Amino acid sequence: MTPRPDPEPSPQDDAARAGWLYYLGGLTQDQIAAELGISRQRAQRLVSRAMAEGLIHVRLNHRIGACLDLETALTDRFGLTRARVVPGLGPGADPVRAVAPAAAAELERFLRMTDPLTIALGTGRALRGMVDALDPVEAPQHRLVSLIGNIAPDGSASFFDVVMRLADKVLAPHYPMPVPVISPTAEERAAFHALPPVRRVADLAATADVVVVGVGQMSDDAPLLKDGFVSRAELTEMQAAGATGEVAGWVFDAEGNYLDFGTNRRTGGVRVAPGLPRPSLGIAAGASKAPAIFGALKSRIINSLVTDEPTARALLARS
Amino acid sequence: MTPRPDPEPSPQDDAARAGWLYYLGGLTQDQIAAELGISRQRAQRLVSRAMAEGLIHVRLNHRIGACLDLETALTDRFGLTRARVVPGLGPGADPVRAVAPAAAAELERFLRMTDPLTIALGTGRALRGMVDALDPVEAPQHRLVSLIGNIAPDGSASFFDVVMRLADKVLAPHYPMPVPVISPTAEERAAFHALPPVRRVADLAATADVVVVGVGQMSDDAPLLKDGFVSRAELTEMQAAGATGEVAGWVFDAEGNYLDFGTNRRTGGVRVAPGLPRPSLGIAAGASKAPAIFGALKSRIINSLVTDEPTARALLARS
DNA sequence: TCGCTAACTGAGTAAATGCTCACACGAAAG
DNA sequence: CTTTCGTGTGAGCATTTACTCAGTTAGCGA
Repeated sequence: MTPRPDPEPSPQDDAARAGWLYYLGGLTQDQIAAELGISRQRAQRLVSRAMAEGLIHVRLNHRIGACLDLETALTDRFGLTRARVVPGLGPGADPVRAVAPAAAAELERFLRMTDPLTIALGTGRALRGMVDALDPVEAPQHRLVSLIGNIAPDGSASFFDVVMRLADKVLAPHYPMPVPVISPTAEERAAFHALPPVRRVADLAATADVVVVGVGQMSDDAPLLKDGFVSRAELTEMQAAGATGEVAGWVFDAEGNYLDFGTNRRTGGVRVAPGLPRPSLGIAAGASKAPAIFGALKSRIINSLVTDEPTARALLARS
Repeated sequence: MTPRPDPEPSPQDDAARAGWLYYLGGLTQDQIAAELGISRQRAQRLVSRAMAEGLIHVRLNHRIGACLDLETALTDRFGLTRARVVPGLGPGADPVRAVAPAAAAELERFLRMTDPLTIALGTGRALRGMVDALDPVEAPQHRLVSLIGNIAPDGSASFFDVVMRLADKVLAPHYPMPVPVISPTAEERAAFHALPPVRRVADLAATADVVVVGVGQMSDDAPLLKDGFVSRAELTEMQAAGATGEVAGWVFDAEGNYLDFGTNRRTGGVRVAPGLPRPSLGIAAGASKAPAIFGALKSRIINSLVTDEPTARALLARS
């Protein structure tokens, strides 16, 4: 705690300060430049950097009527515990950007609870976005457990740090699932799950108080394919068997029933049990995901949903 | 819950949607105009309105090193429970704009607690800004009680709706203090406090679990003078007697000791007792307030502080 | 010591924004 | 029925912002 005489601010400090003056103080970049004794261009760079690095958080504080209506309609149609619909960002934009802040707010509700919870999490871009959008909250009373294996076929772990990043942010203990996402054989999967440490994490995940997952589609742009967990051949085969969507790597059909087929015999993590009363929150938006989300809602793999306006409309149109 | 066929969005809905697209979606106003089928100027108006009406909340998510250092220094120097320092907004800017979001975040910490709390509040511009910056949180378990009377000499109540506005936002029961801010005579004050309903509110305020107050200076630009609670003559008289600052209308000297003099004999509300262990949070920033804040900290009328960078430096320079 | 790369800087410019103005519409008052 | 006032609308323009590009410097390896 040395009070440095010359604080020698880090570049991020500068960016934060510039962003503060710009977004909170409403100064122009010229004024900021004068204030900090730098050139206008430098000020502009700092401001844009503050935004790019997520130092500045923006939230909408108003429930748009149309979205409220959609939430009610979704809740009625699918018997949801909770639905959250945010406005779309227009065609072409990444829907994750839209739902991430709302998803973060939903997660915060659980994190703020004082009673300890076990929170089980999947992976995927949507959850990653959610964690990035989350304000740091200290919630060491909760336990964060991964639903999905953390051993990728190519060894890249970057995709699985959702639980870890979240744990970093909220200072909670976390339990990764030390198994391959999808094992080459059903036997190898069984061997992993016979190990006591794996059992313990799996039990924790299966009995979690709260589940938060993304929903993947099984069309030709399936995340499982893009991320290299299933081959093109496996995907085609499962599509033929009715594969429509996937939660935490477990594939289900248009009605939301898990297939007993293909990679589902070798998927390493814990299957999200359908129909349980505990909150099971799906974070998912995008036109191509609609059939998958529909299935997951129908069989109650998830009973709460954060999505965007166009996706909500597509889901309701499907009824 | 009628799902209207034509949602007929309210003007605020439109503003919220435009603001969402602009700040969260990163679209240009031209794109928003195209998306919503309106003119560019209209889009610009909606965006600026969304910001003006506080539909869009912006927060800085980075603790600037220099501010952290100042927080530590303040905590050490004054033995604070908690200190929060935000960067200044540059000379000439209203420091309330700077501290309001941070103050709101501090208040939120208490509001989020599940156990019921009694929260006592003062008034003033800083608290008003804090409430405006607060995200709506449902916290009906808490009780909000005013420390200060709500009867102004000129009858204008606009200044005293801090507790009411807050109660609106968080849906908590609130207890205004039905006495004059400052009575003309000590006898009238005593008469009010003899009334049982007043007693009850005063007891509640005196035993609150959390105190949140602004700090007023007693220099020539004293808020008490500007708002018409004390006359110029009274102010001069009290200045001569050492008056330096004021919390909830109760005047104290440079050491933070309450004066037994002047308006202090006729002030209607409840005095914040110094030195108690419960959190007593002061929200105050501005060069002219430094001596007042210093006094309040020194005698521990407040034991937590939200302020801005220049004020923090001024306080430390005074040691 | 000498390139070489990569990051950073500042100038200029195109784009986007916000501000002011004049006008149109509708409601309330005369 | 007319007038007047307030509110909202679109156009033009000054300001502000973001992007591109060329030049510079610092760090690094040969």
